Amino acid sequence: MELAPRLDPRGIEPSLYAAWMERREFHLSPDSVTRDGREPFVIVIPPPNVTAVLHMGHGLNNTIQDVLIRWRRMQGRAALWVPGTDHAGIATQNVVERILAREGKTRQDLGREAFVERTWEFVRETGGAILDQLKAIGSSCDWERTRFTLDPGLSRAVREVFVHLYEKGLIYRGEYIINWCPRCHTALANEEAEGTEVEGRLYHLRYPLAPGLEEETASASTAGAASLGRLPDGRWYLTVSTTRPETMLGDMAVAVNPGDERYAGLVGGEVDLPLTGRRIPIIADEYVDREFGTGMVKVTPAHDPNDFEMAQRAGIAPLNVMTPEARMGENAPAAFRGMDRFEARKAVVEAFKGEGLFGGDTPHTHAIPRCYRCDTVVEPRLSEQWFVRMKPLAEPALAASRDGTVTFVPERWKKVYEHWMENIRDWCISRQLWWGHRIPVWYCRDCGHTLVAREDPTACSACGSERLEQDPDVLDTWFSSWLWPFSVFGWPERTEDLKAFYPGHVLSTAPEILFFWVARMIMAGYEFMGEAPFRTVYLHATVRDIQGRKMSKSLGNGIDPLEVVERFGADALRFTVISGAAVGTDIHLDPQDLEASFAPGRNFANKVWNAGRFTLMSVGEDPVRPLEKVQGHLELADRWIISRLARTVQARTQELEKFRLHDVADLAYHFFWGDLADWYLELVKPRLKGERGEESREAARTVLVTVLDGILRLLHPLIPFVTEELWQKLPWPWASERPRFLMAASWPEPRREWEDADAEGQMAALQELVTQIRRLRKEYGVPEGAQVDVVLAGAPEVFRGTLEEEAQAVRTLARVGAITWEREKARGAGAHGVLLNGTELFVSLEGVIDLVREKARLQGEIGRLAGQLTATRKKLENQGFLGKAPEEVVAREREKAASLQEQVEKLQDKLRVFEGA
RNA sequence: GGGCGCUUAGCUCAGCUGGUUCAGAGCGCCUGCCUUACAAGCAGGAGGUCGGCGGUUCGAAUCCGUCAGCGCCCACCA
Repeated sequence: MELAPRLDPRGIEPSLYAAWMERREFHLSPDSVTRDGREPFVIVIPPPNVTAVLHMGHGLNNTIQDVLIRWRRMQGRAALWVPGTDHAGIATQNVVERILAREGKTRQDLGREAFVERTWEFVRETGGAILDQLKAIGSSCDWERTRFTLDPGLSRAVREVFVHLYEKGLIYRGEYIINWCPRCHTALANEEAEGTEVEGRLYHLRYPLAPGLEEETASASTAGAASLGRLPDGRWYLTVSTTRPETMLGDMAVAVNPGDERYAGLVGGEVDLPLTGRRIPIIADEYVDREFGTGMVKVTPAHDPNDFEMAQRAGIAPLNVMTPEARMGENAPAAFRGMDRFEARKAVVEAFKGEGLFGGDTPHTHAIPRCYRCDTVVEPRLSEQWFVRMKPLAEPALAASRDGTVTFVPERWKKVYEHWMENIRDWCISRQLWWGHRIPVWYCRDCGHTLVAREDPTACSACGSERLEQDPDVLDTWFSSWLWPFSVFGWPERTEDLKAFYPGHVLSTAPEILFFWVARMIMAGYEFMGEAPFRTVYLHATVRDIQGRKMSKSLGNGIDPLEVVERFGADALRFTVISGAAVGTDIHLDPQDLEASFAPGRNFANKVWNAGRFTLMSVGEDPVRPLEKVQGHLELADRWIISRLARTVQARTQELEKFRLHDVADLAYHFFWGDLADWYLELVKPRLKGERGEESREAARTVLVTVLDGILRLLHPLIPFVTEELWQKLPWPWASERPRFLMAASWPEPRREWEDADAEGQMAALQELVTQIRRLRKEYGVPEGAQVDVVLAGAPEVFRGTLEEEAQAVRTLARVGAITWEREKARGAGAHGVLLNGTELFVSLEGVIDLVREKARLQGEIGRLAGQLTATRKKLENQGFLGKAPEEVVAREREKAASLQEQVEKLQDKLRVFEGA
C-alpha cells in the first residue's frame, strides 16, 4: 500500500468531506426520532453574521460543536446540528452603506425599498461564504436545514412573537433616553453600547443666581460651600461640574440633595443659564450625591438618563438641543447651531471663559459608551422606542438556572447569568434601520389608532380608513435570534421537526453574548415552547494573541482559519484549539507565527498518519483474525496495550460527559504517542517481520489493528479527516459489515475485561528498565548502534514470569545482546550502573524499580491509616460518644488513635528515607 | 463602586474530590542519531522553594485567611 510519508491534508480533506456530503451522512430526518425511536442530540449553531468571515473564535466554537456532535452520533444518538446565518441588522447595513459610499451614494439616495433590495443582493452574493468556511474545518452540520434569520419562515415567527407579546401587554412604546449612535442613526440596546475607560476632563461651570437669593447664598458661602462665589459684577454664582459642557445648552434645572443643608436655602430659587438667556429652577432630588463635586448637578433631561428621571419627578419638560447626527439643533442658541457636539464642547467652554464664568477643569477618568458596531461615541437621546417588558419573561428562565434545569459550563457563569436576570431591564427592540424585520405596527393617519397585526392590515380597525402607515423602524437583530432554537424547526407551525428535535441539548458560544442572546433564548424557550431550548450552556474560551489581547479585526491580530487549514489542515487546527483551550481558560495563539502556534496539532495529525501508515504497510492487506481467535497467543505487550486502550476509552468517555475536551485531547494524545507509537509499535516490529514465529506475528497483527481501530474511533471527533482516511483502509475480517464511513461507526464501549493491571505493572517496570539502560548507555558513551550485554542485579519482578518474552523486549528496545542476572555481583557495585570492560553493563534495578513501587505502596498505606486516624479522632471529639460509651470502649479508641498515629509516623519516616535515597 | 477570574519550567498552559500521574505537557534549549512509519521524527538530558506571608491537616500546587501584581464582566456618580 502506497502512502505518503507525510500527511498531506489537502490531498485527503476536501475529497473526504465531499464523500460525506454526497452520502448525506450529516442529514437527519425527524423520522429517526419519532419513528425509529432514537434518542436525539441536538445543537443549533450560533448563527454567524451573513457578512462575516471565519475567524479563530468561530474556528474554536464550531470545532467544539462538531466534536460533541460527532461523538454523540457515534454513540448512536440521532445527532443533529442545525446551521444558519444571522442577518445582523446594523453590521450588514453598515457594510452595504460603505459600499454605497464608495459609489458616492447614501442609502437615502436609493430609498428604502431599493436599499433593502440592494442589501439582499449583497447577502445573496457574498453572504453565507462563512458556511463554506465552516465546511472547510470539517463541520458536520445538516446543511439541508440551513436557515437565515430573515428568511420567510423566521420572519413569520418574529411577527407571531411580536403580536403575542403585544397582546399580552409585554411590548410597549415609550419615550425614554436611549443609547443613540449618531453615525448609524439608530437606537442601541444597553448591551450594544460598550463602555471604554477614558481619561477625560471634568469642567466646572458657573451659573449666576437669579436675584433674590443673595442672603441665603452669602450665608451658605460662609458656611463653607466652595462652590458658591461672587462674580466681579457682584452677582452670586453656583458651580456645577460636567464632562459634557455642550449639554448645558439643554439644562432645565440645577439639582441638589434635599438633605444638603448647605444649599437648603437655594432650593426653589433660580439661576440664569448662561449663553441661553433662559432662567431655570433649582430643585432638590435624592439622586444627587452631596459628596461628589460641588454637590450640585446640572439637569439636562433630554441628554442624560438620570437627568431625565429627575426632571420627570420634578415635572420639568425636557429640551432636546441636538440633532440625530449629534449636532447642536434648533433648540440650541443660534451661535452653536449646526456645530458637532465636540466642536460645541470647545465653543461652550470658550464662551464660558469669555463671560468669566469658567471655573476651570480637572482630569477625570470615566467610561464613555461607544457603538459596538462602529465605535462612535454613543449619545444618550430622548426618543420614542419599542420595549419588551422583561421581568415576567425572566422569571422562569431564572428559575431554570437556580434549579439546575439549565446548567453552565464552566459553572461560574451561572452566577453571572443569575445576577443579570435578577436585575433585568426592559429591552429596547426598535432600531432606526432599514435592514431587518419591519415592526408589525401601523398607525392610522385619520384617527391615530395603532394596529398590531400578524397579517398586513389594509384598513384601520377603528375607523375603517385605508390611510395606514407602517412604523418605519425594524427590530433588533436579537429579536429574531432569540427564537432561533425553535424557529429553525418551523415554529409557529407544530412541525414534525419540532416534535423530534426540540428542545436541544447543548449551546456552545462565546461568553460575551450570554446576555445578548443566551439569556433571551432561554426566556423565549419558556414563553413560547414551555421549556428551555437546551440543557447545557458551554461558554468557550476566548481566543487571544500572544500578548493576551482578544483577536479582532481592528487590532489586526487575527488569524485566518482558512490559511491554517490550507497550510496545516483542518485536523491540525481542530486539535490545536481543543488541546489549547482547557475549560474556563483562554487560548493563546501567535498570529505572527502560525507554524509555532499550530505545530502541536499538525505534528500529532502527522504522527497518527505515520503510525497508520506503518500499520497498513506491515500488517498487509490480508484480513486479521478477530481478537478472540488469538487470545491464547497474546504477549505481555499485547495485553498491556489493550488494557491501556480500554482505560483510555473509559477515561475519555467520562471526560467528554463533563465537556472536558482539553483532557480528552490530552488523554488520546498520550495514549497514541506515548503508549502506542513509542512503545507498542517498537516492540511489535520484529514480531510483524515474523522473527518470533507465525503465532506471535498473527497475535501482533490482530492486536495492532484492533487497537488502531479503537483509537481511531476515539480520535475521530477531534481529527475526523486523518482518522477516516486510515480507518477505511484497515484490513478487517468483517469489512463488509462495517459502515462505509468511520464517522458513522460506533463509539468504542469501555471494555472492563480488557483491563489488565498485571500487564500494566509489568510493562511499567520493563519500561523503567529500558529507560535506565538507555540512560546508562548514553552516560557511558556507548555508540548508538553498538550492542551491549547487560548484567542485571536485584530480582525485578519483570523477569519472574515469561522471562524470554520480556528479555526479548529489552533487547529490541535498548539494543542489548545477552542479559545475565547476577544478583550478588551487581549489588557489590553499589551504583545504578557500571560499564565493565567496554561492553558489559551492570544495571542494578533495586534502586530503580522497586524503589518507585515501594514509595507508592507506602503512600497508599499512609493514606489508608490517616483516614482511619481522622475518623477515630473525630469520634473522640464527639461529646455524645464520650458521654455515653463505656470507659473501656473510649480507652480502646484512644489506644487505637495512638497506635495509628505511631504507625503513620513510622511510615512517614520510612518514606522520607526512600525519598532521600 | 460592586462581582468574577488568574499568578506553576525561558514561553503558553494542564494539574477535577488534599495522598498512585504530584511537581506535569507542548514549544524552546543542550547532547547524540537521516535506526526501513514519521527529522513535522527517535533516544537521552538540563530547567520550577507551584506569586509573598500566615493558618487548617499526619500530609497542601490543591482547602481557609491576608497582601501584592495582572485580567475580565457589570454599574447612572454628574
